[in-house]
Amino acid sequence: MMNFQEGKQKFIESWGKMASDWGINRTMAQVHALLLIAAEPLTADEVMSELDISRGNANMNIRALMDWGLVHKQLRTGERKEYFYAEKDMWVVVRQIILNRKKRELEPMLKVLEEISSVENNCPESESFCTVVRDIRKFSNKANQTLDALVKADATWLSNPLFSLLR
Amino acid sequence: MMNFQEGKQKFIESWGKMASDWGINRTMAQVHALLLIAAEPLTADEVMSELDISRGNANMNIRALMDWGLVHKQLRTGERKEYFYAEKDMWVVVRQIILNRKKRELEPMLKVLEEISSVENNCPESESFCTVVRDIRKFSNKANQTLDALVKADATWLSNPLFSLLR
DNA sequence: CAGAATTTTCAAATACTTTTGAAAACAAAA
DNA sequence: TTTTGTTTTCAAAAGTATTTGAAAATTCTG
Repeated sequence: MMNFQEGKQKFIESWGKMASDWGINRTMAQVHALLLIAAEPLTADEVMSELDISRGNANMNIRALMDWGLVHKQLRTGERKEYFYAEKDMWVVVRQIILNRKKRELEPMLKVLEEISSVENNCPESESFCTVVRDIRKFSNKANQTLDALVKADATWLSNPLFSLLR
Repeated sequence: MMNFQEGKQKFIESWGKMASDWGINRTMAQVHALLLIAAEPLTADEVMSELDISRGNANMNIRALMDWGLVHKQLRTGERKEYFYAEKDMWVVVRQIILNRKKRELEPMLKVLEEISSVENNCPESESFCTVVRDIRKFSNKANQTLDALVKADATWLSNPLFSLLR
């Protein structure tokens, strides 16, 4: 049986690794991991010392996580320090991530695809171009719709019989 | 109506942008975009001059795309040069990408989650840890299964009535 | 086999991203 | 208002990733 500290380190490290594979700042993901598994909200100083990072870095990444809607601030009466805690409902976490990435990445791409789907088609090169663009557009629109559906769906999605049917 | 060269530039640029948001080398995605829309297979020299990149860079990224199974080599009898073309069936492209990322990223994460789900649980801290790890594990396993299903499904998936039901 | 065409490699250069830490800004308390 | 604790900012430093280009390896041809 693994001990708690070891498990915690592994989790933080591996969450960070996965995130950086997906184009997300590694430290941001490590802060997220730390707050996810914390029993209580943590202060910036606790994040700094647990992850051994600077104040500026901690502040910046906590802020980014709040922008993503994955972490929230808790103010305690009679205390000056700010406490931070992560949203722990995995369904909400995934939904937030999908929403953010969809908006920042998929939607701009869709816009470009729409623009360029009006390319004049009058030679073999443009023929090939137009076919591919049309296909990608069809696919991306479908993906977009499916993501919208996922986001609207509620947490019971995980056990949605429709999904087992897909198997 | 947009002209072809302009559309082509926009497409390559925006495909590269999107890829780099997702942790994929921008140039690799641009080479992919270029080959996707090409009417005919291209040589390394053509890729170099179209994208204005060095020989080493072109070679390296073409190779990576072949490793991903997104680009193939064509040898022409009587010619020394190698020609490269991209898989254009979007369903196959997406399938390849899912397969690769699943194997390189999701699966290692699942392995870590399994390891750390044996953490001894005997204090409030470990309680919180175990709960989150259990939830993430449940979720990732479901995602893994769903991706397996997607990969096994055939191209008609796009118009699968099950997916419209999700809306 | 030698020579020519082509691809591959990789150390060094460049470009890009993240982190630091000290100073500035801010906010509560005295 | 002044002091003190806390958060924010941001220029410079450190760290990563990508790109170059010339040399080495490979492969075809005569």
